Amino acid sequence: MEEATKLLKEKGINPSIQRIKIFKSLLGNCDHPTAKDIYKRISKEIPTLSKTTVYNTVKLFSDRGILQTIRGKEGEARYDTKAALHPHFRCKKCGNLYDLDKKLIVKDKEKIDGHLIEEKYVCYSGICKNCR
Amino acid sequence: MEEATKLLKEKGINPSIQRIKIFKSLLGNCDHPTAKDIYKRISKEIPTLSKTTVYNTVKLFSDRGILQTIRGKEGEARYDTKAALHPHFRCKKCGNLYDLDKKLIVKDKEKIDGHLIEEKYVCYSGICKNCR
DNA sequence: TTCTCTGCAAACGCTTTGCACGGAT
DNA sequence: ATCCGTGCAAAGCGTTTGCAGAGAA
Repeated sequence: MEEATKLLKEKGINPSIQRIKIFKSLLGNCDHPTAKDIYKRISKEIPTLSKTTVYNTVKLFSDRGILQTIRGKEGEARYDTKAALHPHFRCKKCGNLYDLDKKLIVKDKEKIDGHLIEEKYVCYSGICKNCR
Repeated sequence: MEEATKLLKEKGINPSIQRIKIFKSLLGNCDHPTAKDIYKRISKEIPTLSKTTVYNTVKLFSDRGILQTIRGKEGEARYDTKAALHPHFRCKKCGNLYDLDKKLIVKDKEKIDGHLIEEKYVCYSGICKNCR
């Protein structure tokens, strides 16, 4: 059995062809696709694919802890199989989102991977004191 | 002249009543309001206020470097007069966004300000190597 | 006059919802 | 028969755009 298929089954997800392809699309690409990106890629192979299925599937994956949703510059959802583990770098010009090494320690105004860093934004999440 | 009015003028912004109130609303509240939040607050005082004006104004403020746009969990725009300077803490339960002290160094799973931190997300931005 | 500001209405883009069809069990 | 996965169509929601009226310079 294929690796992707096996992983889905392990998570209790019925491995339909759509789900396998969407999962592979997330695994195989180091970018952070939007629903539209995923739809465009896979509808070449499955012409009847609908965006609803893409949204259904990423929602399912998210519920099962397979992927994380991160927000792009314009607020569109982007999906990443390992978003919580590493920092990102977003280009203010082209809007691309790059992965950075988790262990990297970055100082202000420093260049890293050839990118010129101008700002750093940190957001922690968890349960606040009022909700505990 | 009022402080808020003076600050707007310094930035070359004509201090209309709407702009002053929106600016004050951002300064005076330590939360990070959405356009809707701002609209709801100020339309109590200015019943004819339109959401368009709120959007126009935050866009203007953003262009002049007065505020930063940060993205909420659901992707809605939230506005902060000093977002780039400090990290945030977002509660996974209630969705509230809290300011954290910039100088704080936070380790994983640590409690801070009484909040229980579960995840840390870092995003750098600037100009990528392909755009330079 | 011209320029700026405002705000209604409509459009737009991303995402969700309702529902019905088809296939598997 | 039920349950599940899919996908069309429509709705929902935040945001932007087009445009016109009012007011300031």
